[in-house]
Amino acid sequence: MRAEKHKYAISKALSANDTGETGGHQAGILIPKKDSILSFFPTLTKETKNPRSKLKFIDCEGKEWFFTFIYYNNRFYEGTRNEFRLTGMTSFIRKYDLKAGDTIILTCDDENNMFISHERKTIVSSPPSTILKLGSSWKVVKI
DNA sequence: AGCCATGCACCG
DNA sequence: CGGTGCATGGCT
Repeated sequence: MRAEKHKYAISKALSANDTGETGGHQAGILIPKKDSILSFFPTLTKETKNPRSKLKFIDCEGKEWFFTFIYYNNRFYEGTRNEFRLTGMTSFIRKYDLKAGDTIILTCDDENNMFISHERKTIVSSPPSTILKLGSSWKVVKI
């Protein structure tokens, strides 16, 4: 007895590398080690090396997208990697022509269904003396 | 901690 | 062969 259904969503401002604009062919976004953010995704432990989990997201059009939630944890094995990533978004990003700065919103409902939506970057006043520093661009939205 | 970059493997 | 995805390393 526990686990009330808590729906919530998280949003992430896409980075240049996330969209592949920087030349990287990863097409995956990085998930910070925020407990609030990680709780949205299935728990991947360092029990195994580079555990992955295929997740299904549904967009506004009702189309299904399968992304791969991977935990690169070779730091505990032979490498130095220790980060979560959500890859396999090439088709999605390409279809909606998402660019760096755009925001994607990941929503989770009671049935454990996950939805994904995007939001075009809003041209806020760009401070000339301030470079748009990304990082920790994730946002938790409680519903 | 996060983002960028790259080599290799696999598939169409 | 080209595109896509995986995996890893490096830089900021």
